[in-house]
Amino acid sequence: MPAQIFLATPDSFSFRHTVYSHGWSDLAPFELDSEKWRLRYAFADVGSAKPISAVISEAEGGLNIEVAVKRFIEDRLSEKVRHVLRLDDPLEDFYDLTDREERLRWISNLKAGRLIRSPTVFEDLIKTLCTTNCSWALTKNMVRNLVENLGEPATGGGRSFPTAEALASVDEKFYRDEIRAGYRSPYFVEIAGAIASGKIDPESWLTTEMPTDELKKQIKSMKGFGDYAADNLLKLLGRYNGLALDSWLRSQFYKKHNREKVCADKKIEKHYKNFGSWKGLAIWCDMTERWFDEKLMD
DNA sequence: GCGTCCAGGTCTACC
DNA sequence: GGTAGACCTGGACGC
Repeated sequence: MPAQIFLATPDSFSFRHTVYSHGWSDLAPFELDSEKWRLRYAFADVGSAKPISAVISEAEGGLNIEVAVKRFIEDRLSEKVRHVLRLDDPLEDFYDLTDREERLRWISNLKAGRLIRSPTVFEDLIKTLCTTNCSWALTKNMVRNLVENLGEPATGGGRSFPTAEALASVDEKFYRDEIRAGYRSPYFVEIAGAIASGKIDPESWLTTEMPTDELKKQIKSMKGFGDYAADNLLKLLGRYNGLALDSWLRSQFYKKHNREKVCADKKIEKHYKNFGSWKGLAIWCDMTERWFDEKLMD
């Protein structure tokens, strides 16, 4: 029989702005019903033998999490939802900075700035690799193929994101033929093997005291991770020093702040320098302002 | 229907 | 340290 878990949220939290903060809610195992504002995800490792599919929706003062069963899993599941929706992220310092510029006051007014992430750093790492040098449609295909081919069926429907062990159990040919990962295939094999064997422990990056520059260097030591991919992953770890410039972000900057003319990355960097260690979040919010207008119109 | 371009880049070789 | 060329895929576009 379906059960419901209530999760209180801070006043500064917006479910819709978090879900639409970037493209992750569009990638499996996330499934977003943007009409009813219900976000489905198949959670693994919540204390049950099989992954559990949960549906998250808005409620008065918090969130409702619908699951097939809640016995034994309630605490673990709530903890994972808190992580995914960044409920414990302190954004006061960021809002202090953005409120100083009138054109950016919408960010704190609308409670934007929480970037949705996956339950594990490992999943964010693999998904980030799937965003490199391809269209968003191809990213979605690759992630869906990973989930459908290597994920576990979940109670309540859907499949979970595969484990590192599952990703390490297949070869380069599988990545090319089934995942359609192309030249990235050997990178998947190498990274999955390193994580499954314990050589790399991405989850430790959430709590490490390591300086960001050093952590970035470690992330970039993985094949397939350059500046963009490393900065993107760092944002999901709560470190916003890097801009994570990709072709989309650059083109948006040229349109909004440079009269549609191409310019050097240094100029973009200079534009956001006043935001210091928050500049990666500042540029992302600035460039997605109209995105929210379009997607969140009721 | 076919060819070309290029997207939420990175790697390697070379200078 | 900076740059050119190669690298997979698949949707969009022009013809």
